[in-house]
Amino acid sequence: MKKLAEMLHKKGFKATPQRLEIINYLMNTKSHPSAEEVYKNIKEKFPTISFATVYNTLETLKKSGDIKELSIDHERKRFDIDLSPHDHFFCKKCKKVIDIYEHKSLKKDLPDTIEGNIIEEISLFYIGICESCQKT
Amino acid sequence: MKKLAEMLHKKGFKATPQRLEIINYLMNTKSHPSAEEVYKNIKEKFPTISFATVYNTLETLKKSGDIKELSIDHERKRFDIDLSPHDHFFCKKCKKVIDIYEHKSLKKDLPDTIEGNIIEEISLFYIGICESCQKT
DNA sequence: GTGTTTGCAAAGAATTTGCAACGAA
DNA sequence: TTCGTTGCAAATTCTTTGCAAACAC
Repeated sequence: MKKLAEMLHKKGFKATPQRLEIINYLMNTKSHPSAEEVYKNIKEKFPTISFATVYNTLETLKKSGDIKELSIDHERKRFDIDLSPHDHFFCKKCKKVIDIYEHKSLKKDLPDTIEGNIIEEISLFYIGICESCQKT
Repeated sequence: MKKLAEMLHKKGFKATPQRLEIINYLMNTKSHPSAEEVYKNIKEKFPTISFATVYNTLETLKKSGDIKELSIDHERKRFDIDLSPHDHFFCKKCKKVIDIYEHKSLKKDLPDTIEGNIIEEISLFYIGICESCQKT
């Protein structure tokens, strides 16, 4: 936990307990939570936390490049603190987001540009029905 | 335009002038417009059209599978009536969405499932700075 | 004529903002 | 002490809904 504080300091951010808790939560979940999910979880330890703080923190982390915003769930923004190269599977039914580390060809021989447009990143989502939803 | 009406009738929808105009607009733009963009454009011919009608129509077309909702623009939903297999480039700066028909390996040897999850579709976005934004 | 669709206005959901009080450094 | 951050409440933005009137068929 001390490392986290240092990391924040380096970037010029204050290591408030709320922030540390949000980051800690993000690092320990695979759910790719929405702001509301983060809020609900942090509220257990910090009953007075507000949405503003959650949104502020998520926005701050997004700008500093420490989390990524996923654009797959049409209803709400979802976040991922796992920056290692990976893709996602999105279940239409339960809205679950599953990490896919199996890297197919695509990202390996990625060109720098496509039709003159500079590629900075790639977003790849597999969409369908997840394993557990198939059973129900 | 007659074909459009027939197509709608086949699906059990009424071919209202508003609908025809919305579909016509979608078929003649490459901008992958948001609901608001559609609304503004249709309003020129139908000054009394409401957002409700635009959203209703887009929702109807989405459910019937005649348009696709793009999940790349974090701010708002965007729509594409081009159902041919293609990908998109999203410009971070001007928010433009550009069609990419150049098919890389990925979608060709697509498995039916990945880690037990049934894949129904794939969403692939190239994200970066478009050609015209590079110049400014 | 019948049932769908429109258009208005109001409601709802997600996110953002203003600002005073607080607290990390 | 200082300036970034919090928390509240209000505001904003995008989207949806209820319902009466209008209209496609």
